[in-house]
Amino acid sequence: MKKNITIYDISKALGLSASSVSRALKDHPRISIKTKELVKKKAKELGYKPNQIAASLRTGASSIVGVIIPTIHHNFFSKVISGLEEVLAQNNLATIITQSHESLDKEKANLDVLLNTHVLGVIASISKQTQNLDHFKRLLNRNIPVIIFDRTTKNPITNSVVVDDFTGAYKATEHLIQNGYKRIAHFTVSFNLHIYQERMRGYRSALEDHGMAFDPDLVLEVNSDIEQGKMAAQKLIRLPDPPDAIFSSSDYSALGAMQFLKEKGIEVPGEFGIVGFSNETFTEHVTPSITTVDQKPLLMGKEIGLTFLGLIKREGDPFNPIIKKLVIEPDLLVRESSARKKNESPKKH
Amino acid sequence: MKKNITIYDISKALGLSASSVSRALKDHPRISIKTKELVKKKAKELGYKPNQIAASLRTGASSIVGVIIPTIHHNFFSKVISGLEEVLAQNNLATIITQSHESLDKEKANLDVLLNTHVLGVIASISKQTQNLDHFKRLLNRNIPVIIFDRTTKNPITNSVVVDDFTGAYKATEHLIQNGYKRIAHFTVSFNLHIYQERMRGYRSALEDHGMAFDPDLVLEVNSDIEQGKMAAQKLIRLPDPPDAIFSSSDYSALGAMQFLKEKGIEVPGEFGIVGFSNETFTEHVTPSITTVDQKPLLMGKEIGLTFLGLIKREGDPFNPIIKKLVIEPDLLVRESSARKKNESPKKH
DNA sequence: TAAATTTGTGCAATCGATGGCACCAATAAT
DNA sequence: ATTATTGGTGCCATCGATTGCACAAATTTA
Repeated sequence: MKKNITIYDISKALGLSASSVSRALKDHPRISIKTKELVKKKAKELGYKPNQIAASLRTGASSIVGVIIPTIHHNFFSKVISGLEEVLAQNNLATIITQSHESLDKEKANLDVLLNTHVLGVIASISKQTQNLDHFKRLLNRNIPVIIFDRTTKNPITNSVVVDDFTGAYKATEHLIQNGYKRIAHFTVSFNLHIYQERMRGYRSALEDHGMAFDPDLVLEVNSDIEQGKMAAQKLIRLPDPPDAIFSSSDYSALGAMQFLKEKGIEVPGEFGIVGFSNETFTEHVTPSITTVDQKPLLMGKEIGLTFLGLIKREGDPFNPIIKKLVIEPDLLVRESSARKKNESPKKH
Repeated sequence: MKKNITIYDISKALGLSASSVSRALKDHPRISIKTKELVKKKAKELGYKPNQIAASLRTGASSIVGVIIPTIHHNFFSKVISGLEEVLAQNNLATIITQSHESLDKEKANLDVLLNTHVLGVIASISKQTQNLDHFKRLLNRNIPVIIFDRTTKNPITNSVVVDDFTGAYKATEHLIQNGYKRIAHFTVSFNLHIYQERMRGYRSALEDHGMAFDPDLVLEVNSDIEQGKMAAQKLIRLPDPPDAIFSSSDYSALGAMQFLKEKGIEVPGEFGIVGFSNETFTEHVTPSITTVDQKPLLMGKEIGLTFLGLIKREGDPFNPIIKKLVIEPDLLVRESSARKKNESPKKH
């Protein structure tokens, strides 16, 4: 059970005071260059590792960043975290991960844990239940930086990094129109969450800009899973005037719909076009491969990290009331499921 | 900038000493029940939150668990973490995630960071470069519990939680044999890592138990990606005596191989059988769906958490030299890609 | 040359919780 | 009734790094 080396060990070895050692290690201007060199050399020699805990206790700030996400095992979130952790680690910041499991209560509880851990700041994507950002105000009041990413609310009370969902959805819908599809349905994951509202807005806008009517009957709230996608597709084709394409806010329900249509003998693409959202790994590998919107999660994670670093740098700055919003442009990945429609057949299924 | 409530605030409000408050909150036996109740009531009233940092500094142990994995955005790892975080969070432990990106140096650096953060313990899955567990001994010497999961070395120096790779591979290979495939190749991700050695051993054992010769020419080291899988499949069918099936230690290279064979007009299954490993999300959704081995990562994460909790409980126990190994039995998920071989054709491709 | 700065370092308090030891009061044992 | 034990609290040092303040020495300025 070896003891850790502290600044006192260094100070004794050098006949200096602990305060001088502390200052020397932090390049304090009032310490002479010779002393600094001496101290640093000795520190290396003894294998000194600063005790972050002690520093945190004294200064009130740690070198740990807290993250709250709905769940880690989602392609999008795990990639965001991956990029984020990489950037933070390069700057000697540790990343604590917590999951809300789509529960507002858990989200609040996690916030408590992070506060108790005295995190430097918090980076979060809200749960489906979360309607506002009030619980984050406690942090902001204490000057703890908060970044909300991807899933946020309409009125941001703090910095945010988001995907341009509107444009992503617009591009996806327009692409289907340009490939000859005439009646395009939409699966939304939740009418509540802002990101899905934005996607729906993009969908609607694309329709209207191309002189196509927005039909509320063609918009279904469908959970992000395969079974729900199948059921929703069934509903759609039973309509008196069924659609010939779907733009889905979820790749999972898009896949479900595609599987259902194939079982029914409806050709995808050709008779029916499908576009998803999120670029889940499987979309590239299923048959036909699914056209989808790539949110660039790895890039997003890195941008979040950079934004965060920017926030904590300006510690001396007494007022930083500027709420910034970083918007990442998503890419439409054109694959097979949305290929050009075959010669328009007026037949109904 | 509100101040935090401390035990001193409680002690003042109650006319007690801070030590009594501290003891009361921790149910120290020497504090009277009345006092305990008083203190706890007041604590709740004032909204007291213990400062973990201060406690850590004093006691030397935090309530943070460190995790080191190669990369988060892998289905397997993200699910393990998800399960692990859930269990730890239920026990008021925070989880710090770090990625080694398959580099031994980064792995060691992460270990440093975790040590500086004074984590309660470390849970790790080693990088491809890592040959031994020596760098973890620093922790063990300090009595910091370490659990290695999934990727570990042959001789464990500490507790571990692993999948029974041998049996998983054995089942997979046997399944191909039973479905009529006569000459089964194997893709291994790395000859170095123990888990892959175990899978190869399972593969070999199944062959030999069924009277089939092990042919080193049919074993290829193939990275876990689609392109490499394609190239490896090409190599195989060019052999003078090509195989009619592959058991791959990676779903990605299994998929690549499958895609290549389909392009070449070789039927999968029927002419050629394929089984992968890991149950990546896409395996279920591609055509044909890929038979694979499910490592039950969510369960594994939870088991790791439980094992960890067990380790830290026995803090008073002066000697716990028992190195435990928890082995999880994987499931073979039989899907389409390995279906029964069509009437044996003696033709070579 | 004296006074004013600047430079370099040390002292001691502080962050908040913890726990060994001491102490007094109440109860039990002799 | 006297001593031993147990119960209930308080005092104070401690964990290690940080930082305001003090102060001496070195340098600059008047």
